[in-house]
Amino acid sequence: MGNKRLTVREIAEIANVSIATVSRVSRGTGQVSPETRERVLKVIEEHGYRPSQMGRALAEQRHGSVAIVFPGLAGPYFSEVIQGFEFEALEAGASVHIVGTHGRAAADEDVLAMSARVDGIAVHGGTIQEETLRRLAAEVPVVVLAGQPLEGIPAVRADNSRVAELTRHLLLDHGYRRLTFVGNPDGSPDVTERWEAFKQGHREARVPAPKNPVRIGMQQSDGVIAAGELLDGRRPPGAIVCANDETALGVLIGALGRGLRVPEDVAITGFDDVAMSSLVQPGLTTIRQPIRELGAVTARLLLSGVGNPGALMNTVLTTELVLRGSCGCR
Amino acid sequence: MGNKRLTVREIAEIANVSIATVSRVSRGTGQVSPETRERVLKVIEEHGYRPSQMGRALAEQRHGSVAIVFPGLAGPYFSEVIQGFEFEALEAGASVHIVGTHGRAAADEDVLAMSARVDGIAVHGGTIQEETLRRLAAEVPVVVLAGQPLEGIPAVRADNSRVAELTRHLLLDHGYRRLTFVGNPDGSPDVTERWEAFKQGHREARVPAPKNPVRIGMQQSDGVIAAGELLDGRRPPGAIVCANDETALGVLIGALGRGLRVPEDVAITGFDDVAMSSLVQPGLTTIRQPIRELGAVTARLLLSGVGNPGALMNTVLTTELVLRGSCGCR
DNA sequence: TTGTAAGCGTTATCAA
DNA sequence: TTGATAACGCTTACAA
Repeated sequence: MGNKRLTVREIAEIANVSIATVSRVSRGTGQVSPETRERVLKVIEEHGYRPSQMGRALAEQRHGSVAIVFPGLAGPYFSEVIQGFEFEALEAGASVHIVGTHGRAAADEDVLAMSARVDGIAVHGGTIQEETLRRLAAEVPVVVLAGQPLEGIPAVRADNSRVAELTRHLLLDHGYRRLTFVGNPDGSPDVTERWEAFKQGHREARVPAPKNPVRIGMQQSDGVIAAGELLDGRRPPGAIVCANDETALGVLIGALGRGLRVPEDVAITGFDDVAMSSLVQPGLTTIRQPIRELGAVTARLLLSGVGNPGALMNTVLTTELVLRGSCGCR
Repeated sequence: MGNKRLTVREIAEIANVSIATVSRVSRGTGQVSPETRERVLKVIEEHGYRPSQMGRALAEQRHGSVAIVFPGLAGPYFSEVIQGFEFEALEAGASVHIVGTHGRAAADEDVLAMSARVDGIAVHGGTIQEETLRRLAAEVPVVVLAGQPLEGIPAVRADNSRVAELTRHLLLDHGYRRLTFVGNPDGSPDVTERWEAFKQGHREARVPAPKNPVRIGMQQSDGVIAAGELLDGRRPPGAIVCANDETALGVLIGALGRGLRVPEDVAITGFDDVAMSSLVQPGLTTIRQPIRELGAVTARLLLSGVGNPGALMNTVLTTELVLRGSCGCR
C-alpha cells in the first residue's frame, strides 16, 4: 500500500511530452493532437496516474470541498439533511466534511479551523455562537441551515409557523385543553420558532398558552424520559406537542410502555415526518418538512457562490400538516 | 466575506522578518528570539493570519485529514462510532471526511476518488466491494471497521460470537422454542457473524436452528415492518433475535402497537445497547459493544500508520450480555 | 537567531 | 499543437 505516486513530471517524461501537455490531456482542456493525446492517455492509464489533489488545490486556489456543521449526528433528520447536501456536493465535484460538535467545548474553534480547509461552510442553526458565525463568514462563504439569515449570511429553512395551525387543530378541532410543548427553544432557532408558533396558535384560538415548555434534547431517548415526567404526574396534559418527531416517538413509546392509550389518554404530535412516524401505531400526526431538499438547497447555494448579487438571502421551504391517528383524527 | 487572505510573505513583510521566521513562529518550531516571536505573533494576531491549508499540505506532503466511510448515517450506532473517531482524529490535528454511500451506484468510485484527498480511510464493513477495498489500500492506508481484516488491511471489530451465548440463554434458561433471526447476513460482516453465532448457539443447545433469517435493513423502521410480517402470522415465534438494537426497538414498538405483551407473547433481543434500550418498557435484552471505542481505536490505528511493523492486524473488542426484561428476565 | 532558496505537484500564460 | 516557465503558499534544509 502507498506505492509512491507518480507526478506529472514523471508521466511527461515517460510519454515524452511536457508537463503542460500531460495536464491538458488529464483534464481534457486545450488543444492536443489526437496522437499525442492517445499516447499520454495510455501512459496515464498504465501507471494509474491521478493528479495530486494538493498540487491541484494550490494551483486552482480552491479546495474542492465544503463542510457542513451540525450539533450532533444522531437520528434520521440529520442523516437525511446530509444525504441531500452530499448528493448535490458530489454532483458538483466537491467532497464533504461533516462536523458534529456534540457539545464539545472547542466546537467554535474547530469550526473556525475548518474554514482553512474548505471552499464554504454550511452551519446548522444552534451549533455555534453568532459571533463565531460572523468571524467564520469573514473567512469563507457561509450558509445558515435551519436558522435565521444574519448580516449578509444567507439562510435556508423550513416554515416553522405551521405549528400554529397544528396547535389550532388540537385546540379547536379536537377540543384538547392543557397542551404541553416539549423541546428547548434555546437549543436551536427551529425550536424557538416552533415554540413561538405554539403560543401564537393559542392566541389565535383564544386559549391561554402554558408559560414554559418542557426543555429536553431532540433525540428519541429524550422523549422517553420526558414521557416519564409528563405522564406519571397527577394531571397529565391532554396533548403533547413535540419539537420534532424523534422526541414525539420517544413520548409515544413511553406512553404505550405505561399502558396508556394514544390518543384517548393523551394526544401526541411531532415535526418532520420521518419514516417511523407513518409506521407506528397509532400513526404520528406531524408537520412534514422537505428535509432532503433542505440539505440540497443549502449545498447548491453554497456552491453557486454566496456573495453573488441576486443570491437568495432567505429561502423558506414550505411545510405541510400531516394528520394521522395520534392527534385523534381517524 | 472572503476578504483576501494574507500570506506568509505579507505577514513577513509587515513584521519585518523573513517568511521562514513567520513559519517558525506560526507553527512553534525551531528557535526564535522572544522579541521577534512577540512581534510576529502580534502581526499574526492583528491580521488574523492562518496558514493556508493548501500550501501547507503540499509542503508537508500530507492532507491532514482522514475519511470514514459508512453505508448510511442514520441511527445512534453510526453517530457514536463517528463521535469516537472524530474525537481521536481532531486530537491528532486531522479533520474528518464522512462519506455515507447510501446505496449510491457510484459509491465505489466516490470512495476511490476520496483517496486523493486524505491520509487514510476507515471503511465500515458492508459498504464497498472487496476488490475496491484492495485498490483503495494500494493508494492510502486503510482500516476496516466492523469487518474482517484482508491481505494487509487491518480490522477493528467487536466480538459478535457472544450472540451464541444469548441464543443459549433464550433456549436453555428460558426454554423458548422457535427463535427467529432478524437481519441480513449478506448486508454486513457484523450481521454475517451474528447469524452464524445464532446458529452456533442452537447447535450448542442441541436445538435445530431455523434455515433462514428474516432479511431486513438495520433501521428502526425496518424493525417495525418486520414486526408486521412476523407477528400477524398464525404462528409467531417465541423469541426474536435481532441483528441490532435499532431493529429490535422497531420490532418492540410494532409488537406493543399491536397490543402484544413482551416478553409474555414474544421475547425480543438486540445488539449494541444504545441509549433507548435501557429506557423502553420492558428494557431490551441485548449485547453491549463499545461503539465509541470502536471508532476511537480505528482512528488511532489509522493515524499511527497502518503499514508499521508490529501494527495490530485484528483488534477484537469484547462484548457483554445485558439481560433486561424483553427476554423474560426479571 | 535569522534569512535565502529549493522544493511540494499542479495549472496556466506565453512563446515558439 | 506543443513546451518553458512562472505562479500558488507553505515548510525546511542550509547559509550566514
